[in-house]
Amino acid sequence: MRMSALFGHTLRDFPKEAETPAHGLLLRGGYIDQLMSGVYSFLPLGNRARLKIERVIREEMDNAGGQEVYLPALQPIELWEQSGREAALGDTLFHLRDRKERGLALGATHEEVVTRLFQDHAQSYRDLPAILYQIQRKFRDEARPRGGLVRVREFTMKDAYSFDADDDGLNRSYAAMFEAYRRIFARCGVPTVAVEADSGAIGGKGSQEFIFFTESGEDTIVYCDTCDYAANTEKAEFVRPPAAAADPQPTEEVETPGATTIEGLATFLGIDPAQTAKAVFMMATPKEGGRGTPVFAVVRGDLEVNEVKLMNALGGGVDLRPMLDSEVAEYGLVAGYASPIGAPSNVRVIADLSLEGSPNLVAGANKPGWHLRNVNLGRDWHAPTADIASAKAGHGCARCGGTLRSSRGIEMGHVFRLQYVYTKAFNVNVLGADGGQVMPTMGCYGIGVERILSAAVEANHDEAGICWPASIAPYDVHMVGIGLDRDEAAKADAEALYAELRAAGLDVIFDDRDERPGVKFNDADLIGMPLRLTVSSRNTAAGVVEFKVRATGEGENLPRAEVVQRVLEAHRALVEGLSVESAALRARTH
RNA sequence: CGGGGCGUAGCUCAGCCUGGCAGAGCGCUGCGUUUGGGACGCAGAGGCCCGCGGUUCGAAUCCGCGCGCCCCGACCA
Repeated sequence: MRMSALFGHTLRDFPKEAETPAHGLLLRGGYIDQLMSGVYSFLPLGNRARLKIERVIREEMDNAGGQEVYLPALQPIELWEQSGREAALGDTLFHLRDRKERGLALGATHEEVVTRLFQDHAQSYRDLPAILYQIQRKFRDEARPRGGLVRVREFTMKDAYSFDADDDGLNRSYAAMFEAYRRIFARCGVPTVAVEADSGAIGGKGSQEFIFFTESGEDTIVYCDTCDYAANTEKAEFVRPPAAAADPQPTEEVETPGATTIEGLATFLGIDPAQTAKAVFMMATPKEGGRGTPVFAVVRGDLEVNEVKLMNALGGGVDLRPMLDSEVAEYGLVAGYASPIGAPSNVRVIADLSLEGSPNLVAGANKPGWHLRNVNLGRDWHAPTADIASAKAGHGCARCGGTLRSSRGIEMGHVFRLQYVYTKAFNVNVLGADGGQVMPTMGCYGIGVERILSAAVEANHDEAGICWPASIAPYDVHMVGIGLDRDEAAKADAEALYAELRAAGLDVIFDDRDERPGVKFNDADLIGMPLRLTVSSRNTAAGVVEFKVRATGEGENLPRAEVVQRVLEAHRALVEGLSVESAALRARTH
């Protein structure tokens, strides 16, 4: 590609909507353009990077036994109603109507469609196992797009769906996808760590997320400093700090004027927050709509309620929201002084595991200005217990007793064991070897393509610009021509080299513009191709071409006759350096 | 959906408080000089000042109502 003809230009200033360094570099480099909130166009450079990422994904999916399909974005709403996800996704699903007023949805994901496809075309156990995958646009009406390309409303996703006859088969497919994912992220230069995750609205159980650690991440991950346990806080198990053992003491009222928060209460009474019980009121409303159920969640004062865990403890299928003041009054609760003792019978009380071994806590007395001392679960009040509190840095690891640490991160990919969620919803069966019916068990495996793009830039840039990982760079080589308009020999040299490099199979961008050297070098650094070659009068006269590696700054003058071979070798070395092993090393030292 | 910020040239922004010709830098076009890390001169092009309504002789500027974008939270496979 000649840069004089390339559509799109670099900007000198960072556009003000740039939310992260990576987002800013992509905007400045002429890679992407925002059309509206959460919707981006890709210019030629950005599109090439996207396609390179897709190529890596295709290669790894095909190697792992996947077969690519192409599925509709326009989908009948009935399909979503049948799986129950029309309600589960709610406003996140884009709804529309055709001219005959038929209800349609824009595909937010494709489990329903692919399950139907499988049903129509799989006939017997001989069609198992099957792994179908697609790399396509998906649409989600996100409540708040953010983070540049991180949370958007229209995006490219690779989704794979596996169908197996039994658990062993599913485990094999899952393991194959897991390994493919490690290879994909490594080859794309994005260090990720696999962590245990909540399955959310997609259903199923047993899922892992591939997380790219970054301060601007949306998720909080805890990981053990001793063993390899790592999990999203939506899911993370942990050992609660132990409470001091003590015999239950008689309950007594204590006046606590103005102490409406745990912090205020602990200060007022001169005790540790862990010696209190914290009450959080929520309303659990069915996804389908309708009247909600009041929920009274109790955790020890040193912990926080985790809404995802709470939702799962309630059996799922509900939306949780904080209770309105009017509802608090309606159910006879006293904000700041609420008590699980004598909670109204129409309020669902649920206690965190931390309450079980923590005697003599201070809890609300259910009247303004008063608390109760020495409240004990099981003696003074009763409620089912569950893990409904968030793990935090400093807590104990549930696996090995080590200490948990935490970091922010972005989900790059997610692998799920769906099992029978969709085959059951659509009553999918194939003929078994014994003549009976077999219901396939499913897995699904997603990767956000633009998230990889964004994370690859975040993980690979410096002050001057992007340093693309070689396997996903829009071009392999950036050729800079200096003063070619004033030197016929240098110009001929550059043109010849441009042709030779392309003939050798390299993707080359050739800066043939009539610009000053500084402009060209700065643009080359900004848009970030992995290798740079400079052809100029003085180099041509000396029979050399300047060679430089973008990421390291290392370089040398190569004899003209060796240039193509040396560049090929250097490029191969960069691509091979993007291995699973090197990625693991980088992730560990994040 | 709650709280906050912003909206003027392709980009970054000034002008608004205190109403009176639509501005700067960068970028862009042409000509000339220059040429190894974002040169210089000359001449130009480029605007629904987010929209609608109101106040006023007169509105980018004041008032009202919308819309859009961004941030924090709620939400989020």
